[in-house]
Amino acid sequence: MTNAPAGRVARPPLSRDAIARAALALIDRDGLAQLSMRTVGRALGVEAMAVYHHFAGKADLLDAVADLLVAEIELPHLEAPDHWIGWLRAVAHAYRAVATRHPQAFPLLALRRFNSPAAFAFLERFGEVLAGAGFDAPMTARAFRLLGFYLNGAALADIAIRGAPAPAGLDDPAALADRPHLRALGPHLGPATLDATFVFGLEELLARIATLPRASPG
Amino acid sequence: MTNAPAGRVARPPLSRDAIARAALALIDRDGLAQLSMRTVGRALGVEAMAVYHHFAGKADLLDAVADLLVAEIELPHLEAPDHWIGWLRAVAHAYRAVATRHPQAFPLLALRRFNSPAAFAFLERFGEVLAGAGFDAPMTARAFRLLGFYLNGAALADIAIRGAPAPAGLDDPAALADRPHLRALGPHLGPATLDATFVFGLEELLARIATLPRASPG
DNA sequence: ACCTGAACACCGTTCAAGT
DNA sequence: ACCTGAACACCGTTCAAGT
Repeated sequence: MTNAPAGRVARPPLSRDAIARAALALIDRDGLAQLSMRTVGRALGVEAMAVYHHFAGKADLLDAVADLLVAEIELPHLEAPDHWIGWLRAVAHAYRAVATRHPQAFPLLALRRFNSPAAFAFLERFGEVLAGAGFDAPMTARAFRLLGFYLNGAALADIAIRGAPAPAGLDDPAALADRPHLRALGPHLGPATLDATFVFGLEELLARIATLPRASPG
Repeated sequence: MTNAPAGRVARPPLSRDAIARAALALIDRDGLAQLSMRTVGRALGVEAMAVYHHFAGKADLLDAVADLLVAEIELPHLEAPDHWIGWLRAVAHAYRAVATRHPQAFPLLALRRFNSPAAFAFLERFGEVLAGAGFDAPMTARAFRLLGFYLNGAALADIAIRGAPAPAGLDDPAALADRPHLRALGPHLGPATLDATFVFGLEELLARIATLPRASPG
């Protein structure tokens, strides 16, 4: 009834993908700081050192986890070649959704250079869509970066603000005495305004990208 | 000739500030991952555990290091009340300069909520300058966040791209076969274009902030 | 009040050994 | 080929003790 030898609990065989997925699940549940080679092994029912047969070390494992996050960005369907702004809008929301689903793991993505296998696939599609809109390579790279700056900054602020308890010092009268502007600003720097501000900034950015020259000068 | 007891090497007395500065220097030199309570103690000539008399733990120490970075943001002089866009521009470049000076420590700042003592002082001045430009509190908070999203995203990309060696996969023919757009994009995603893209995006953002309504609707 | 030193329960990683 | 188990050089933190 089982393909495992008698006396052993059946478990799926180890693989880079299975290990990386287990690590991501642990980070989602317990946080990045709690992840260790030993906890990963424990979750998979093997000794910690078995992981080293599939990854060069912890850094290599975390690279793979970051690549899983990139692969999770849902690439929208391009309705029509001139619908590329709508495509960018959907990509932006899909990217933010990854951060919302994995707030504890997202910094792995935001702090790494975007050059993993899944990132290459993403960039190829991004380049294809913007080429269809008439952009040359330098301007496509610029649009990609401006969007990336915004999305990473917004997602990290989202995570920091939702993750931190009520702004400690803002309840402290001593911090607010002689600080009238801080006192007025405080109520508007909480989590309640994050969604609206994200959409506002994104639409401004998309509108600006839409009017970008398609070819770089020179 | 020394105020230390004979047989002991003179050293400045420990303080929260001295410890945090030593920790920042170690991070700048060896990286965040190498920082430990023991290496901090060693750098200061004390046992590691002496640090616990001034900080509740490592997290508390890293909060203090992040606050040092906030305090390093050079607040420009406001030449005239209507010069506030120039003031924002100078603040943005000062913020980026902190990331450039402390690439290894900067993630501590970007991943934390902006609510340390130095951050409160910064926000008070920010609120004052934008109030002088006619912004109400909700719009000031929105401008602050949009600028923050952009600056953090840009700085982290800067650090990731300058810190990572040549995009590994982009030299690999296998990754580029059947990926014409990636092949075209690659040369424009290196460090050479970072400065120009940062300034371009910042000027676009400042131009948009300049035309923002001063009061939030409702 | 401020610092030391031993101890505890962990880490990442190396290595020799098992199957 | 894949995994185990002991070992090494570290961690953050607690605690009792020194001065």
